[in-house]
Amino acid sequence: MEAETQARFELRTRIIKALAHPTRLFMIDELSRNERCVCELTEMVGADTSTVSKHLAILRGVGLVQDEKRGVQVYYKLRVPCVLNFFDCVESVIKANASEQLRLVE
Amino acid sequence: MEAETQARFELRTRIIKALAHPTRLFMIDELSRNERCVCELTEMVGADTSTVSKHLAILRGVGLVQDEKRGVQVYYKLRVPCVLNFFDCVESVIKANASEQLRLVE
DNA sequence: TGCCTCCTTGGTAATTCTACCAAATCGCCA
DNA sequence: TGGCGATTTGGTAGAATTACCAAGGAGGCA
Repeated sequence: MEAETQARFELRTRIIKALAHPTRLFMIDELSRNERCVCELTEMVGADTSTVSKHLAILRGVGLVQDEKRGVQVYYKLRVPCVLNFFDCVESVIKANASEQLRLVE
Repeated sequence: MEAETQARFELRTRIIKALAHPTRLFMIDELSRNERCVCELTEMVGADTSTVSKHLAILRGVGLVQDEKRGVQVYYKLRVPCVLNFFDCVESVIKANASEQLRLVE
């Protein structure tokens, strides 16, 4: 694989990796409906604040979400709605797999 | 986060994680154009055969690709074309980030 | 100013991922 | 049958990821 090709796929990988965690996926799903402050997300996720903050930093780092400080709180919102289409695709893979497994059993 | 919600996002994460590696991304891109045997992919990627085989096993494990043995070779092909749309989305994130950085510099 | 809440950053132990080498398996053909 | 090339599987060292606790700002308010 050429160096430039390698670099291009590494760039893409960085963004995909940022998505590759249940908590981060959940937060993106939530942020697609409403902007939320860290404390709200922390409450919903049910993990340590520092953990949630670090997950958000990862999403922010690759440009998937945007933050905005308002007073003492920090609000996050989704910056790239098109990732939602992808979730539909992922969902279709899951369904296809399930159907296939069912077919094999019957 | 409820247990069921957690489970749903973990299921999605498994598929996204399978995508989260430059070599696997490269192979999916290649397989979207042509089916390929392991030896061809190994040649293109430029890694050990066992490494490539393991990457393919990961993609196969989540149902993203399909394998078919023909004689002594094993051919792989993409099972879920919709992931390609996602790459466009990822690309748009990269472009948006680059534009933003440019804006900040100017 | 002093304090309280919200959030981020450091540090660390445990888990997971990855690449390569070795060894096993499989199909083909002399 | 024996050998050969293609592929997978086992094993392992090194790198990366993740969760939590502690500590460090930052903003608002008495």
